[in-house]
Amino acid sequence: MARKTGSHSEITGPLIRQAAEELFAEHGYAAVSMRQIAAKVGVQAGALYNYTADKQSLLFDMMQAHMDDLLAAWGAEDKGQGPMDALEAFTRFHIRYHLARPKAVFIAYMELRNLTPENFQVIEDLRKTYETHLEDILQAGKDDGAFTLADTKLAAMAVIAMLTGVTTWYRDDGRLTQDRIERVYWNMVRKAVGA
Amino acid sequence: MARKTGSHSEITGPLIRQAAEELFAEHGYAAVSMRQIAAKVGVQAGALYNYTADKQSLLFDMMQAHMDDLLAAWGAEDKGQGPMDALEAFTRFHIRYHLARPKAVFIAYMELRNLTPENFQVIEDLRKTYETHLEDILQAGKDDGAFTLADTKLAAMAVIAMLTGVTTWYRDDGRLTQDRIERVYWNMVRKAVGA
DNA sequence: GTCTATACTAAGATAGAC
DNA sequence: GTCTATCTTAGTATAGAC
Repeated sequence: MARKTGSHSEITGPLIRQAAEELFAEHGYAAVSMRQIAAKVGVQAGALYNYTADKQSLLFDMMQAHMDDLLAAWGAEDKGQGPMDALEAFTRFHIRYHLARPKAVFIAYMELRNLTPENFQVIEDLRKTYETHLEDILQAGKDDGAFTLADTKLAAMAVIAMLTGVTTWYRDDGRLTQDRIERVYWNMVRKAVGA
Repeated sequence: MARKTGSHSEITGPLIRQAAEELFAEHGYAAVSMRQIAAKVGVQAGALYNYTADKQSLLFDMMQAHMDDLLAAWGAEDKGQGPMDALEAFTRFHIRYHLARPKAVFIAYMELRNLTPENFQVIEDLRKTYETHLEDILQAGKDDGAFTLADTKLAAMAVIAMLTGVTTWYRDDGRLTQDRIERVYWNMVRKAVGA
């Protein structure tokens, strides 16, 4: 892994972000040192500061990129016709998207408190935007009689928590395929919202 | 908060545990120093070591105590008659118990990776035991036809994630009472398991 | 752009006085 | 049982050579 002195600007930057993501996901932001990140990339600690202002920026930038990607991906998703289709699309999308990038997801949930207040607010707004997309689907379904819901906001929180929970136990070599998991969860979500 | 030199063995110990719990919950285990804990209690850092072997023990002891309490409380709970009653009891118990101790719950979920491997295994076993209690209820209900479940283990994971999610948004001064939340969630759980 | 070297700060933990 | 003082290690970040 040792690198010779030289010019690597196009490659070192992404390597640093990747190393930081892996280490933050495994040990937590506060427990990871800049020296550890540098060692994983194969440079000295000082070299990191050619690519990031400080450790905080490393965390914030990756969380912001993750949330931007998530919102863009959901925006590009085919949502079918009506609230029922949209809820199924959301359920499957959320599981699929989250299982595909477990480290970024884990960091986004675990490291909120290690953001500076200003950075936290940016991420929190993005997270809230995503939640609102689900809430809007549920509200539309309640309005047109497709869903039976006592409380739309509570239902949105419940569904997101249920779906995100998959990331805590899913293993690539586990007994269930992703499609099977999507279908079982969609069945539970569908029934939970009274559809 | 400054304390005079003297004998405080009955009171300082609990104060340390409480201060550590509050600081770990707010900033995370790795981000909290022994000096911070000592300052919150009103003693010098060195004095902490009369009550705990090291920082790791502080974390492990509080997590183990939390899991022991959780299992004991569920054991003492009235579970009614049959799987349907038991599932409602579990749903309400889980929400009620978790909302009553948000800091301990938060730490139990967030700081698993900061335990040593041996300590992690102890906590993981306790957590698994708790999950199995729910799984047993769901399996009993599936066996006697009360519930319709494609996959009992998945359903148990889904229900626990959904219920625990309440702790991420609940506020004591929020728009909903705890009883209202319990009822709304019980309705969603009941429908999700096809009861 | 990366290196070595280092300034500066703070961490966990311990020793010995009171 | 707690204090002050300190050992030892390690952290973030920067300066200047190559």
